[in-house]
Amino acid sequence: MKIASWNVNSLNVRLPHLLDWLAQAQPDIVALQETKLEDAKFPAEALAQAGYHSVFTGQKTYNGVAIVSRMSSVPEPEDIQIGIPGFEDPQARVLAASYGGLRIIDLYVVNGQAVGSEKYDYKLRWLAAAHDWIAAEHARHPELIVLGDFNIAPDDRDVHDPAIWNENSILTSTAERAALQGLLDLGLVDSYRLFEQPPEQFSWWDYRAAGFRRNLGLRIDLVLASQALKPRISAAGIDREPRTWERPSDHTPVWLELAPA
DNA sequence: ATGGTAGTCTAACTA
Repeated sequence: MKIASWNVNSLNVRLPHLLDWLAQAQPDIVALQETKLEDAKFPAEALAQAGYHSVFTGQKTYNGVAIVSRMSSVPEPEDIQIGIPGFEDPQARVLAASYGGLRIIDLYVVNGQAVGSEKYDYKLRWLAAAHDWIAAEHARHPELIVLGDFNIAPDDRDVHDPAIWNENSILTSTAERAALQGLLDLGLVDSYRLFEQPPEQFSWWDYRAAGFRRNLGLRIDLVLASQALKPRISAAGIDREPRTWERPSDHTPVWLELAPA
């Protein structure tokens, strides 16, 4: 069972890429971020024709998350949760659903803009709320996957230049990394690091300054899995190919492979 | 060179 995450940066623009990638990679479940679509405009029919069921929560212009699941191999989603319970948030960043016994939590973590900014403060408050909710979700659902655009690079191996992306930089600051560690301390593992990986592999490259061509990237898209699932994870990686396509998202898909129970 | 590009929407924001 292949489970993936992809920040598509406008599903309206990227639907052809998503459909191509679904056909090529044959994932069972894909968590999407930055759909930038109101629910009424979500392309559920096109995805259904491709064999994928959709759950989604979006808004105009910004944010928006969705989970698509292959109808031929995955049960219908149940127990759908939109947003973090008890955390007032006008931004559509969180979606959870259960597929059989498997709980999936799709996160589009706040970017934070700059350390010390108002948006940074919102990012840290958002992460604290997410932490407490995910703790409760984990207790209810031992088979848990938390994936998405975390907007945090876990450590120096996950940035092209640790001198630039340091303890005072957005996406790598001490408080952000501590918040990510807090999520891992709930009993989640960064699936990518369970396996030997080539160096300098990233999931996001800035559109500016030819970031992709020069591989000036960060690994900020993560697939975290609970301890109960860990023995079943047979592979994990980053599929950088969609980032080479014409008019790409600035992110590329990340994935893990889960063996049957 | 304190920039650059992309998406949404046509000004200015978010990333």
